[in-house]
Amino acid sequence: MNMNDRMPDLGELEREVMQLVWNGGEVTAEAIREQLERKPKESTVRTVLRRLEDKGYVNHTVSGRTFVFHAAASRQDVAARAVQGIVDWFCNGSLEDVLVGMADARMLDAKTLEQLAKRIERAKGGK
Amino acid sequence: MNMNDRMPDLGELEREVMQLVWNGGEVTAEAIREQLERKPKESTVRTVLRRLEDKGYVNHTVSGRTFVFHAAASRQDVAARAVQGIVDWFCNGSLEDVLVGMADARMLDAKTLEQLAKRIERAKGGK
DNA sequence: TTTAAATGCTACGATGCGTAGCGTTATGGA
DNA sequence: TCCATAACGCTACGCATCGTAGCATTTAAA
Repeated sequence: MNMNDRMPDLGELEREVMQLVWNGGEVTAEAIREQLERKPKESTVRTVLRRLEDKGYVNHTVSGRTFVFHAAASRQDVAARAVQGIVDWFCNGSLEDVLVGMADARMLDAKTLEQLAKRIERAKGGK
Repeated sequence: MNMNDRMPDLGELEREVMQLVWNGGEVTAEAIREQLERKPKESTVRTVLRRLEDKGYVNHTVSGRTFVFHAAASRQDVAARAVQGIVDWFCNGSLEDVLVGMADARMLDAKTLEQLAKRIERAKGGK
């Protein structure tokens, strides 16, 4: 019933870190730190990672004495849930309404939708 | 570049109020207050409305000495922008990726997409 | 055992949001 | 005309989140 149950409740840095986790597959706090433009202290990165783990976005395994982080959910999955959350909140659960809105705003056209439908059909059939 | 530029940065109560504004078309602070389950003080409602106006979600006109609020953007428009924001941030701008993800998660099926495409085609043709 | 790398814990300041009080203004009735 | 009261403007407080980081603790390796 609360949008925040589904919306990604991530701050700016938290999202940046998630991108790196998704891109890297398996990453250490130090590896992430190196890729961040703002070069935060390592303890900052670890705090963010810990919070992401609390929120269920990442897992970690231990290699030697180093934590290796993995995404707990795929990027698409998180995005899909986020979209669903928006749809629920703003359009009474009608994804169609939202897509129509996006089509109106020229963010999406009928041709793309059709191709997409075919692609999904194929994917389903192939599976 | 920042997700928050497009994501609806609304709190729980703010979103509830927006729903009422969208539903009501033209509403006063008092009318909104009456419809809220938690019955906040009127000044609370006005503060929320003022913040929504600051954020560009609502406008107001003056009728007598009473403010009448209107949605500045349609519900669908806000939802569409929100979805676009998510897509940009999580999937490098590929709405297709997100929709495929939603299809995988059984939130959306190919049939719905096709019907939707036809509907959009018709809407475009009729216009 | 000593040391340095890696983690655990705690905290602080800024910001956002729900909440509301209080002062100000202006409109309608006496 | 004057006052009561409805409606608004402004300010603030408390809590949660997030970026940030320091300091203590642990443990693998020399």
